[in-house]
Amino acid sequence: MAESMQGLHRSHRCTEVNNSLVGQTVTVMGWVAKSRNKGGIIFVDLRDRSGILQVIFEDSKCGTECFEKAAKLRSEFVVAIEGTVNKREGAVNENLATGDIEIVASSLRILSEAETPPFPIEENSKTKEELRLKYRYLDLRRPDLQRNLIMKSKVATLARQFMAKEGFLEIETPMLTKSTPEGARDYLVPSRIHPGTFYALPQSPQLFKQLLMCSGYDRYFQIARCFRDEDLRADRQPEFTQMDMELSFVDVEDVIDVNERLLAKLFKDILNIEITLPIKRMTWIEAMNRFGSDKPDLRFGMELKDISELVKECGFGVFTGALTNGGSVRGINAKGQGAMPRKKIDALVEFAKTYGAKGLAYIAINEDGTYKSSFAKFMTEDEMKSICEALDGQAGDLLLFAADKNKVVWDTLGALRCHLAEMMDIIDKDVFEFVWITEFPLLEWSEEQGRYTAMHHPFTMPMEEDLAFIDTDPGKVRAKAYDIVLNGNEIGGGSVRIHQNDIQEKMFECLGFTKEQAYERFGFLLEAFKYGVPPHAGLAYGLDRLVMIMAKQESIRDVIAFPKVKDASCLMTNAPDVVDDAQLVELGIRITETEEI
RNA sequence: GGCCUGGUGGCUCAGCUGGUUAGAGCGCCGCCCUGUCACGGCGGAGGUCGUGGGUUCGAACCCCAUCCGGGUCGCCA
Repeated sequence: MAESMQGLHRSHRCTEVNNSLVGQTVTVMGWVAKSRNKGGIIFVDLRDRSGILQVIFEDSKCGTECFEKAAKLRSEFVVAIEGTVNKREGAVNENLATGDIEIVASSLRILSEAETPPFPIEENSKTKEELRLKYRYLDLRRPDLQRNLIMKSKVATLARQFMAKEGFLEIETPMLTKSTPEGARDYLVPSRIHPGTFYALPQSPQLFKQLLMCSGYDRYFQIARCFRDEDLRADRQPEFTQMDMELSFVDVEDVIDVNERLLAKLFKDILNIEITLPIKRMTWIEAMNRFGSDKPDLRFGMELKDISELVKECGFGVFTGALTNGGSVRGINAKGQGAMPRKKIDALVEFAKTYGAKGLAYIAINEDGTYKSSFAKFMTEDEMKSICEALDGQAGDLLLFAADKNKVVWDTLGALRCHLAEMMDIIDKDVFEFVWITEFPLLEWSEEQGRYTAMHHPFTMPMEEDLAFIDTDPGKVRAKAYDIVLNGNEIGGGSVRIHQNDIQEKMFECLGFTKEQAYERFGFLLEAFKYGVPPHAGLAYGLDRLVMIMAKQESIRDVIAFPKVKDASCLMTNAPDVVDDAQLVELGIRITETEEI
């Protein structure tokens, strides 16, 4: 039977009760985490978002009626308890923040009874995520998830404070906006008033924040929900949160400066970690050449080495073939893995194939200096020796090589490098390695579309010194774009934007848009730029991803209160779901059966 | 869309090459216990082995299909 809390006022959260309150009367409320009934004395662990506090019930202290009620307590009952703070005699629990005290209850109210939950409410849950997501409101009671969400709240609060102090204004942008097919797939919302037309949910506030710069707001900041209708991953949800900013009258250095100080503050205040400023920087091409990735994990070495020069005249067709097709041959050295069994090497080859490589070549150097290799028979002794030297191959090492187009070689070895580092357990999980990646290519050739597409977005400023190639060799033009990378994750990215009409038109030309097409899609922005636009630049963080790393979680779902599963549905609410016919009629929408092709 | 992987009492798992009544720990329910905190003791309930079909004398196990999760490639300006 649920009781009222009328007349009671919670005086403390569980772990706010401490030594200095010994002897005082307090009122605590929360959930029963556990009760241990010893017959004549009942111990109850009371839980709230702050932690756990032990309460004891004794007949002589709280009266028979209260004691009998306490005997009925079960896990997850919601209770209000009045009592006296007592210093524990001898039996201190070192594992509890409140382990040296307890509440001697004088009264108990059961505010809500509870059925036995379908899975234990405990830290480090072993329960399948499927079940936890169905009962997400119970899962969210667990201390680890509570810590994650509390950390996210702290990040947001600190960021707001910091940005306000730096002169940023927090301004909202619309959730119902216009579809911009360039980029990710949009979530569409049908219009009732204009049947047959659709709003799109924003993929990011990109265009609106640029318009705010046109309007003179100077420094904008927003913690904005964004939507992308693409397949999910461990670090990707269809709706996610950006910490988004844009600044006027600035260049790359200004954006980097304010963001380095923001990151330093977040890590200092939340994790008590000092980030050494300035954060190191690496150009895109250096990152690709050394790490095979534009988001390199700098917590370990195992860098890529280009051996194209050494093998260009060798007898191994796989290598020379890649080179004649304009590709490269590169390798990495898995230190100390020379004794890896054939089966495991084969597994690495399979792994490589998922990145488009046709295979992997290897040299396993034995402890006695001899080696076994998949391609030695095509090489001279000198060639083998120089390859080993190029990769600093020592006795006991395993050298792995990919030969293909640069993109395939980078992707394969970049992924393999991280995969091996996990296998070899050489990553220090307590380290946070930041790096700025700069000078991205402006454009990327799309085989599928047969044209260049914007690597970042179509409003990204080319580097002045590369403007000369924009007609002759567009692929060579670098952009004033930058990503902030942490431990192999892209946690944010941005760019200086184009504010000159002629460059913007040139950019659209490169992307294969006619002036009409450009106006149809982005007309409001181009129009706005006619009326006086300041040079501007910005950056956006994936807040969920940032917090995921700060909280040392494996999945973005662990820092989002109500996440979607892999097929973008919600196991708790069952969204998306069918709607009433009446709703469809109002929207002028008819559902047709999808035909199998 | 492709590849990999999981689904057995409420939870986590075991279950051999197909063989008799499908097991364990935790949880749950009842009784006992005044210093427990992974409390303890005694007793008990609880499973159409994700679903549907097939092979077989016989299926948790083999085959086919399908549903529900997870990882990843493609995709994600």
